[in-house]
Amino acid sequence: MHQKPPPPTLLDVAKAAGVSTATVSRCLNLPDQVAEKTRLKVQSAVDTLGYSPNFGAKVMAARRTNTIGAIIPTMENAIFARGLQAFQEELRLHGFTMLVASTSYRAEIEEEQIRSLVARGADALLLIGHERAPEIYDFLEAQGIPALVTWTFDPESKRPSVGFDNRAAMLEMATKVIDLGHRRLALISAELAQNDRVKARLRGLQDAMRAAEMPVESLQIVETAYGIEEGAAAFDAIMTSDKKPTAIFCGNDVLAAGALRRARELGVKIPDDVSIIGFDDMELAQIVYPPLTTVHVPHRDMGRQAGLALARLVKDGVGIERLELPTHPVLRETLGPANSSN
Amino acid sequence: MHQKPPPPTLLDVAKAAGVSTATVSRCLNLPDQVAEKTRLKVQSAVDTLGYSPNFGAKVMAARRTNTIGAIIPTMENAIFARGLQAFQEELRLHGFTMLVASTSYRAEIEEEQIRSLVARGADALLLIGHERAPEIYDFLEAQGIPALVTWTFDPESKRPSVGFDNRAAMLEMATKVIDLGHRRLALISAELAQNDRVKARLRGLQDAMRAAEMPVESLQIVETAYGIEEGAAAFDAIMTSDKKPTAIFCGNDVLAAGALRRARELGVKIPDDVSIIGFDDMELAQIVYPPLTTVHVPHRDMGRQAGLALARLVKDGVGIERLELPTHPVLRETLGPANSSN
DNA sequence: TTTCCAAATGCAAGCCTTTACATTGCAGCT
DNA sequence: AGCTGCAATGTAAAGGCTTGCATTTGGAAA
Repeated sequence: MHQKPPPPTLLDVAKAAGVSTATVSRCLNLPDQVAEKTRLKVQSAVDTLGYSPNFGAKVMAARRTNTIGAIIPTMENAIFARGLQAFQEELRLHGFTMLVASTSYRAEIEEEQIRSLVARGADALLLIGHERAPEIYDFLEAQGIPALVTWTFDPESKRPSVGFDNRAAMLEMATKVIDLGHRRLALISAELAQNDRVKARLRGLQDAMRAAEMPVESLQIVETAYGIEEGAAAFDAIMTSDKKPTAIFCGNDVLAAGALRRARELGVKIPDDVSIIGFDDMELAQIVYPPLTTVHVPHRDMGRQAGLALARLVKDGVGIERLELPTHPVLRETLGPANSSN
Repeated sequence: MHQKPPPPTLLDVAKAAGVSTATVSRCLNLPDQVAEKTRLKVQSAVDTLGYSPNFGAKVMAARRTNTIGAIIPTMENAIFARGLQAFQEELRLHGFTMLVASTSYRAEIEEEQIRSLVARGADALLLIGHERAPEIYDFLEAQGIPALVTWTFDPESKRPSVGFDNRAAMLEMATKVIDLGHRRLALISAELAQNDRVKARLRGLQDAMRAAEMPVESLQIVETAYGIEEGAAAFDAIMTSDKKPTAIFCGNDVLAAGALRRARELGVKIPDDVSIIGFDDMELAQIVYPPLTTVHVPHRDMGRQAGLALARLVKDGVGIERLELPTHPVLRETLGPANSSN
């Protein structure tokens, strides 16, 4: 068993084809700058040698990686997965590869991951939400790495962003709920710290209450980590409190699914005894029983648009226009009129 | 507005610290080969300059990227996401980054993605399932890229693999079901083509039938694409056939969730009228109603073990031992005794 | 003090492409 | 035939890091 031969280089191809390395390089990257005849010659040399360009050398010489990083809180659930899948598919169309990292919803890990992706040569970054230490934005600025904020669209921010207005979305849904007569409201919220999306949803809910001249303090808030179990536990906490709500908003569909499960276990009738409202409209929302009333978010579209924007930015230097995507309430069966008898 | 200064290089750091570039490099990569005092000096130079190594140069010089590619059918659902998250967390512990690509369950896209990840310098690859064109394995061999097969463990294969025995897992579950008196069985299967896991599950089911001296041909099979809707449609097809089964196996929990939903819509009682059995034990299984009887698969553990194996292989050249992980049936409420009256 | 050795550090080659710039060749003019 | 201009191709530098090998250093042993 003897030494395996090193993989062929550009130079090997050039020799085999009887041209210079520059020509080979152009054949591969800018094919229409080279004569048909030459290209064929080179192509066949590439094929017979089984040449594949060396990534490192290419990156170093070209000063870019054609890689775009995405940093999301978690891969474990469909909320981000669906949008990310679309993001990747779009990037692929433009010749980019996606590099993903996840933070487990922790700011310090996010910072580390951002640095790591930059160190790995990401040409640009996709981030979830606006809220993070200003030094991080400074760092990206200094490194010249553009970043696109998604999953949120804050009308007041100037940062490039493709997302939706969490506050307005929740306001719209909450208004519908209040119109059904609900006056005692609760919110099972994901953790508010470091999460502008969650905060915006809370604010939207409060906006709706104010508009209906309800006391904002009357909103019962349970803040909890993300997860089915957590949603169930929060539901427990709310239903054992002395002032039971007639409608429970949930920060996302997963928490709502947990609440729904616990309701069933406790024999609480949904929506007769209490209404439950989710957020995201994941596939999950139509699997639970009763089917979940929730806010539809165009995840796939958001991912695609984000991919397109970033690809254009990196390739053509086209600035990113801020883009707001629409959401809408989806009324299914967990929302009913307020039951004032309980 | 003037030209932005180019980012500092190793040389800049070396000058600032009054040492050679070799020393700086070692400080960063092999810290215990350099004297404490020197390291501190270098460290502070790195900090004040805000130095960050150039990825391309590093890759080129070191001849590896510390990147491991993972190619999965889809990111959109938790089946792969959970294992992948664990895989990534483990890799991160060892200083590797994960590069993901998805294939939408299509062999030709898988091949393309494999080539693409290799071109991007992946040091190793994680693949799902054994079944793929031999040329792909040849290609990886030729490029010297090790590949680890997961999500399956075929006792007869010699390839490095960390997974579970789909056939044995299904056999075990099916035996339990048959023991409950079920004799008319159906299977809602994901597409069999190019998917050894799905085939193995079918075989396991057939094994159990043979062991119970049931005619294997009596198994009603509906093959369908992956998805909730597809599961629902398959359930329809089965329940409108003339010989209704008493138990329906599903190739995975997502199909089972779809079947369950349709059952509810049709007023079919689960498990009184018919039992439904899933596979995977995703979170979903406990959200649906009734909670789903399914085969538990240690996704997280599998991801972690795969990450560990690959990290060790690339870093220390330690060969991968084949590793079989245990699965077990989880009996929840969608499985009951056979109802022979229908 | 001298000698020796291991640890620490330095030197410089090499990694493989891209690309600015220079050169060549050729067709179409005059 | 002699130019001109452009397309095609070639030349060679640059890009920033790692690492094998050579050299220095400093302390322990003699």
